[in-house]
Amino acid sequence: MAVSARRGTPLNIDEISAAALRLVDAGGVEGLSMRKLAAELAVNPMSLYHHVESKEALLELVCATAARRMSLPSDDGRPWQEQLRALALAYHRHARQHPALWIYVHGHPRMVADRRMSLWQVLERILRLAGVPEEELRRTSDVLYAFVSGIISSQLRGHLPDDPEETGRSLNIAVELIVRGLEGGAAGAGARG
Amino acid sequence: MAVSARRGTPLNIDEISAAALRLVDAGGVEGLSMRKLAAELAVNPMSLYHHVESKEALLELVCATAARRMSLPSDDGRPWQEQLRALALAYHRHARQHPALWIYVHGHPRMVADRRMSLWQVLERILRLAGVPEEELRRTSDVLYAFVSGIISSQLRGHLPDDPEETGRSLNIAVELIVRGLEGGAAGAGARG
DNA sequence: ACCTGAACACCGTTCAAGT
DNA sequence: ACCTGAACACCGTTCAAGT
Repeated sequence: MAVSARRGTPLNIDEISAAALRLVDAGGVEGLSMRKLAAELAVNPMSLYHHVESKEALLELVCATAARRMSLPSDDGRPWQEQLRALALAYHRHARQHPALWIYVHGHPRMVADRRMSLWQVLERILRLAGVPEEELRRTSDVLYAFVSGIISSQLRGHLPDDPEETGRSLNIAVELIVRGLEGGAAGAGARG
Repeated sequence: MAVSARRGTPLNIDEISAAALRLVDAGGVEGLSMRKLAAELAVNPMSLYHHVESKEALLELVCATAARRMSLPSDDGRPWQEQLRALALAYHRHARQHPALWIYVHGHPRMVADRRMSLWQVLERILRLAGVPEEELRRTSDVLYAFVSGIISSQLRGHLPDDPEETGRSLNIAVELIVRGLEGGAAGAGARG
């Protein structure tokens, strides 16, 4: 038998990734070690390396897993302003579910903030709805993401207060500024400077 | 003699902090270890613990050192909009000088982003100039900081492009939105939502 | 194919001992 | 007062060996 003495079933990557996410959520990224994870899975530490190339690769996997679980609002026909607010709130909810991982991602360049993530697709759809021209889509969504993630990051760090009421207020201020900027043609502002 | 066999002079905390900052700038926070730092200073690793309580305390010290070196624009009588842009650019320059440390700070709650830092004092002065009422000063500066740090963070991660021209554009978009928001009474927007 | 144990090169930190 | 060496409890990862 090739199966572990301590377990009935062989390891698989989903199980590994789910357990790792649990550890990160509970104890932060520095609370995740290959050895603790192996213990959690009742397996020899070295067995993990048969499914994952390194700890860094594992963390990429964990990020992808968490991203896939994020629930995003679909096009419900409401005006783009409201849809933009709904998206910001959904993203904020996701960040609060996995604060340690979220912060980790934002400190590590190549983590799965890639363009194919559904988050970006939803965002671009809403911006098209808002009338942002195709050639400005990229920069506008980047700036907008930077704004919202800045707010979220401040809140996760406890820099901005974290009670739901104040949170809503801050996100609203942010979205309101962005909305106003878009309505007034924010893209043009950059060219001025 | 109480002095190291390998060095003529005793260790002091400024020397430690400066060397640690050098290491972090060169190799990221994970490139700093007590042992490497000791080697850099030609000293036994354990000697460091006579000047610094732990690695975490050392990093706080390093952050404070870097913050003290940041050069901030003083009140030159220009309109608040221009002063705000100048402050954002100065902060961005600082972040680019110490990217690894900057990202580290923004992933660690209690790092010296405290209210007494001169950055915050300059920011509040400019916002007063902009006519932000005293009771809104705190939240407005928090949101504003969140915006600018979001932009900077995106750029450091290579998510937004990093050439000076594009950088200036993005920061300008951000500041422009904020300026417009302030002029239009952004604080009120929060209450609406 | 999948798992394992021993081993290597690193960590941060404690402690008792040196001058 | 300041420095040191040995030791402890952890890391991630390699490698040769087991079924």
